[in-house]
Amino acid sequence: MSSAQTPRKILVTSALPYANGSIHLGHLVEYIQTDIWVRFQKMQGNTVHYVCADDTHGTPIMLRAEKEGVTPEALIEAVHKEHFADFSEFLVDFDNYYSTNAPENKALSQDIYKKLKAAGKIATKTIEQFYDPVKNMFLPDRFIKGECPKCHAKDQYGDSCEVCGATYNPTELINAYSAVSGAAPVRKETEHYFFKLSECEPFLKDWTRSGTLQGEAANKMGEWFENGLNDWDISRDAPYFGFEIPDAPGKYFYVWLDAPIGYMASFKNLCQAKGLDFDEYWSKESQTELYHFIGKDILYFHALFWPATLEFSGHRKPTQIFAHGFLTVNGEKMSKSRGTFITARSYLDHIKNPEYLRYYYAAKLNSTMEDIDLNLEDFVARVNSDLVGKYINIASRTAGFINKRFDGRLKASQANPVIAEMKSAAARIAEAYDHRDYGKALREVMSLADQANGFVAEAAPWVMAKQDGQETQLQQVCSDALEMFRLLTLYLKPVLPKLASEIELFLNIAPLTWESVTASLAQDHQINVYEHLITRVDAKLIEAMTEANKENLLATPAPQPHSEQRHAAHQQNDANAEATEAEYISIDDFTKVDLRIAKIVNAEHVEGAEKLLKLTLDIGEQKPRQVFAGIKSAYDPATLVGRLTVMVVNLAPRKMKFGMSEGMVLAASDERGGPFILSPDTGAQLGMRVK
RNA sequence: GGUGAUGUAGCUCAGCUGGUUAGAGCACAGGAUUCAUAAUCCUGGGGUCGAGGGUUCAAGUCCCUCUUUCACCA
Repeated sequence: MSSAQTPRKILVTSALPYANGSIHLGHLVEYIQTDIWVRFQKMQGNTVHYVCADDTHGTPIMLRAEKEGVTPEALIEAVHKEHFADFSEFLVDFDNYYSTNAPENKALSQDIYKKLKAAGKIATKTIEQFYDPVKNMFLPDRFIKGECPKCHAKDQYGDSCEVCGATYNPTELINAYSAVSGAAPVRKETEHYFFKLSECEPFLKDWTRSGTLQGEAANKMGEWFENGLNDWDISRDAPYFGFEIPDAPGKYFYVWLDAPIGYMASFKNLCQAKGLDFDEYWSKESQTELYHFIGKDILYFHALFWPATLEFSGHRKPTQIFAHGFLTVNGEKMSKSRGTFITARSYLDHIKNPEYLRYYYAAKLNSTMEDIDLNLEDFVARVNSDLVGKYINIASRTAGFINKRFDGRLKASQANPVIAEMKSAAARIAEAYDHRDYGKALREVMSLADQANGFVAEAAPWVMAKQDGQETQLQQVCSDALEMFRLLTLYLKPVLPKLASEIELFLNIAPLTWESVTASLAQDHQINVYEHLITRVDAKLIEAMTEANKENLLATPAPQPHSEQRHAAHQQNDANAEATEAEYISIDDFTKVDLRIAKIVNAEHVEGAEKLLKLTLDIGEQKPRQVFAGIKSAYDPATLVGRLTVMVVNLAPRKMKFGMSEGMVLAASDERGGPFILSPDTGAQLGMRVK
């Protein structure tokens, strides 16, 4: 990073949060990651615009607004306020935080669509979809439920079965019903608009290999290419909350079409406010840089649809896509029952200081797509020892002498080896920030803080303070320590912007930029009185926070939304979770399941199978049954032979990769362990019915 | 099920293209110190680097098999 370079012009985005839920700690990983990078680049003297917006369209928003008895516009406005307040308090400093439901976005979406159409990339196709005859609307896959065509599990979503993992079309569901009205949906033909992604394959293969993606992401792309690219369905029928497709009455853009265009719209809105040149950043010939920070869950949209959309509508492509992993809390998915599904607001209410979280995330973040873990005990220990014990302590233990003995006046530093070391670390730290390896940057900074404390301990200013004639040395040691503190503050400023600005006031200096590394606190410079800048995190606050977030286990048996879900395609999951109710089955339903005592007469490994064992089960039939069971992780086949267990006899046979499976053995498992197969009490004989 | 990642001290993590007795922070033990909101400094214990096999003069680092955890499958 040479400051002699011409300043770069950079446009940065974070993914658009869906306007259907609150910001939580999982979302914040991305916004904090992006914000740190943006602040760092700005400190370098580069011109950076950081834009984002709420993603506001789609069926879930429409239905939720209806349920709450408000218009979609009123709903998204309220959510926008909430989101913006949350981000602001976490010091995420957008240059513009806009909405996809905006005139700029409508114009851009329609314009891009027209250009794609002119480029021959739009096709129409009549497809058959489920239609809710009560609500008079087509139903997205996630709003249709029914019986899985493969395993016959009840109440499965229209796209995949959570019991057997099968994927299918909603039209294949048995006894389908609408999750909106409960009515039986009817099949209805409708014309849909498609973006011919399949034709973009040569371009995309080229683009994904041109250094635009992380290595892991490029691997993932390769996998998708292998499967072949299908055309992308970009239309939805009315009623739909979104933008109407030009010359196609009653047809609307699918939310994922206009969502990324929202990046452009937000920037366009910023251009109008600031007098910037939109085309300089988005025209095909643009010399500026464009970076999208996203979660790995939406890589597909940003690395395939989005560059293809830009390419064939005559725009520039992203310089790079930066994908990050998910957040886990205490090593597990965020969980409402454990109280680790923590909203941004709840964190602020309990812990107050957003910079603790910024620091902790930064300490964990690197440039890969690996998940990061928020270990709450580690969070307390790390924040307290690094920030309070090491870093702030340097000022806290030396400023008093300067204020009391020297009227706040400093001595200029003279060839202090620790200061020299700190200054020489600037390039390494800058490189780590630039590469999004914040963990590395902070390890470096904290090691420097250790050296600063070592310097103070060795010089022992408190000894000098008690001896006559040592005043000059005392003033020099404390001044040097504060110079070290200034440098550390500079290095931490992208992560801790608020604390840094308070320290600028304390040190009585101009806002620090990266160039300030070469400067120094001058001879006789006067600092202000030190007041404590940061307090330790009380572990009790963490406990109170998780307690407050705990929900009754029984209240929501539905699977928890993942930490990072933010977009329509995923959020539909959420919208439905609430509707899930405990349902009883009748005794007749139960007796449909034919459970029998089975003897395991043989068990063996299946070559090539990761989880399966092949079992041969005798239930007194002429020919024993062959069953594949996913219990390899817990059982050695040899120990199973001869045991009695329980099997489902009348489960539809299923053809698996390794052969037919003619039934299913029952086994217990959850996050605490398993699977554990069942054993009948002594006396049970093979073939006996279990009821 | 397929694919991509992942598994290094009690906890959270570094270990670049293979090269001397595997590192850090926190936690723990002992000592020093008292300027600092019990913070700081020094010393120490602690790891068969998921398991097994292989390549190599040499492997945490490459290859194979198994296994853990996570994600994706439009």
